[in-house]
Amino acid sequence: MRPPKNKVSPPGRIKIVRALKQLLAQKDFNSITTAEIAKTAGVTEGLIYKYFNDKRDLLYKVLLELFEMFLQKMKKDLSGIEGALNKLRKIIQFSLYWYDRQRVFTRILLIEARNSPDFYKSDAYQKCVREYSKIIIDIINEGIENGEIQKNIKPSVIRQVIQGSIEHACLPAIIFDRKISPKSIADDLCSTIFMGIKDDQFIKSQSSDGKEKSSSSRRANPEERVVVNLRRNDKG
Amino acid sequence: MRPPKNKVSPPGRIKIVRALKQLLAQKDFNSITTAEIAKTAGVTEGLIYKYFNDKRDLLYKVLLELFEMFLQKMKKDLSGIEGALNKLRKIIQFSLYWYDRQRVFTRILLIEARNSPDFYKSDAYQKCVREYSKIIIDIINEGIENGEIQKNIKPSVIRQVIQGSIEHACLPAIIFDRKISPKSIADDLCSTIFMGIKDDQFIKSQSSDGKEKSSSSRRANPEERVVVNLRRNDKG
DNA sequence: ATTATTAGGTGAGTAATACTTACTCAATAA
DNA sequence: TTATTGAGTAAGTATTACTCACCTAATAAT
Repeated sequence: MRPPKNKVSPPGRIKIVRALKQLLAQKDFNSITTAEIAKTAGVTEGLIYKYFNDKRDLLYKVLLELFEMFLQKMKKDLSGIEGALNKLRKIIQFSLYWYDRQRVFTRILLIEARNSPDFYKSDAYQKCVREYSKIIIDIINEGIENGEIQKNIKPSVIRQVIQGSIEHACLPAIIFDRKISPKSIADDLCSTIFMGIKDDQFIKSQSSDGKEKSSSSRRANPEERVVVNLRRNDKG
Repeated sequence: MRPPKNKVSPPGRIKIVRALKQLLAQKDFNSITTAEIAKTAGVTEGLIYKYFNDKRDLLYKVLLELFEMFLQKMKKDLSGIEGALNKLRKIIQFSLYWYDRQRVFTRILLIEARNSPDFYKSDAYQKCVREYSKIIIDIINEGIENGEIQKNIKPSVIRQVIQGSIEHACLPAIIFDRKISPKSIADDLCSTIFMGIKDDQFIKSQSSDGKEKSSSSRRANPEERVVVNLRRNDKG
């Protein structure tokens, strides 16, 4: 028998991955043919199917590599930042920056992968997306524990709002190859998500219809609550 | 010559649209073949290309019909609601409810359409998505004018956060055919988006690093600001 | 030394499928 | 009566993701 050799992944495989990466910089995944990938890689079409289950599996392997770079860089950027909100801001900033710069990565993620059930079985999702989410959740929990972030909101919901906003903000720019302004978008998103959209100065003139249930549970400190309610008439 | 007849769209066309709708209830768009659509409709494959530019064009026509129903129902639901925040809450609730109930509509929108450049040229986008966005923006502007919503946040950003959160919250459920709980998700999203995640009780112990610029611009009323700053040490 | 095994790679096929093209048929306006 | 046109058909065709049988060389076991 033969031992698994020196375990460096075979040159053909590497060439295939590199070829798809290169082609993705030029054109859309669906308009890249397996024949084209093989030709660019300098191998035969059949070899693709020795190393990958199908064309999309190959795509997710490319995404995995790119996502690992993303996470590595993000963690580096995050180290040394103090405070949960500052960390979240940094994550939002960095994600937008990276989405703007690494178009291949972002296109795969936003356009090809996230809509496809099998992506969620891939390593790119199981390892990277989950880690990304976990990092955010951990920061939120840290923020809740140290009092920076409200206790009465589920961390998963906050994470959803953050990720959803980032992706929604980037999608058109990614599709139409437009520039993204990471800093200004990050500031906009942060001020919205951190502070909320409601103007606390607002004095309601109409009688309440009971829809605004969540607002009453917000202020925990009775002392401030009195002060604030006097000013805000916040349906206490 | 012949006048454009009684302008009722031809039976073949209607049958094709209905066939695709029906098939989409059973399976994913990409695994539906044009042959299958034709067979289900009881016409020949060629006829599809008499009425539609291609398979996706047909898909967007189906989406258009479904989106028109969505908007019609939403506007009805919205009438009689007072206050911008209440209206936004209603839109979030209704969208989640509809996304949950109308899976075909939602799958087309979230999985097929929004990632594809040509969708943005379609009537479904140009008429319906734009109207949906405009309704939200108008409500936000109304809220800003009457003081319910903060002046210093761009309406388009708020809209982005709302739409992004909704879509991000639904995507996995849509892909894996899981139930959505419109009411509870709506409440969660609203309290997050309306009030923000920051706990105003928080008293900073570390020295500021200048990242929290947006927070300083929030409170317009100098009187409250003094009071609040005393409590929050909010880097004013 | 010989043989068996296997990883790495080839190349010719194949079924599926989106889309095309040339055509028919009937209704009707001129 | 005829030309025109809308509605629909039938038979392709090119493309393309994927398969399968095969080759080759290195090496482990005998």
